[in-house]
Amino acid sequence: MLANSIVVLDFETTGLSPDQGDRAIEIGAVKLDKGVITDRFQALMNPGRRISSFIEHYTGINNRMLAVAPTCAKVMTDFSNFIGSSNLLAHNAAFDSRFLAAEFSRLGQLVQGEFACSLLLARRIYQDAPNHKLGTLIDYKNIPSEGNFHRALFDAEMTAELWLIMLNDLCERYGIEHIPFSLVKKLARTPKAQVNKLLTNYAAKVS
DNA sequence: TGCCAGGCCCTCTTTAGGGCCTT
Repeated sequence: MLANSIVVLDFETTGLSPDQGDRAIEIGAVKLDKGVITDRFQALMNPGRRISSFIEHYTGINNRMLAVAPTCAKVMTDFSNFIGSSNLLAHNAAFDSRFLAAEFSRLGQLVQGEFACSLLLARRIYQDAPNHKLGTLIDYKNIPSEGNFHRALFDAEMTAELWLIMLNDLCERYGIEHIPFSLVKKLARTPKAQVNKLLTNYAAKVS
């Protein structure tokens, strides 16, 4: 289990690339303390433009909902206070970290916490899974899921549940009680063929 | 007018290409 708090987050956005002008339209997040969800954050935000019909269908978020939502600046300021200096986690963190950095940049802020990625970890430890999409992994691990995928808070909650199960699986597999955040980050950058060796060595060191 | 993401990771690789993930 993790000793320190970690914020698991998920963005819904107008598209795939903040560098191409895409903006966040919803942020959802849960805070994990010692393996337990202790807080939640969810907010729609008005990106100042209409979103495409594709995004409306993909997320279930429509232009009428966003027209009455607070601005990105307001929501992201609140979210900055929520995450503080916590470490961060997302499924395909490369995506969410780009949007978080872009929205924070508009506020003149920098992201403080370090990102871990549940997708990179899942690719290493669940190599038999049909694929490594969030929804597939939730089914693969038989995690109860009543809600709408592609909504930010639900995806963040599911990512958190998946994360805890991955850590638990690793602890059981290697006979260890705790996997520090720094080790998980290192694991996600380790070639698949060396993952077993890294964890075996760690288990021997802490036993 | 034409183009349009980016990072990871595998392989028929490294002087590259393409699938997987995220919206």
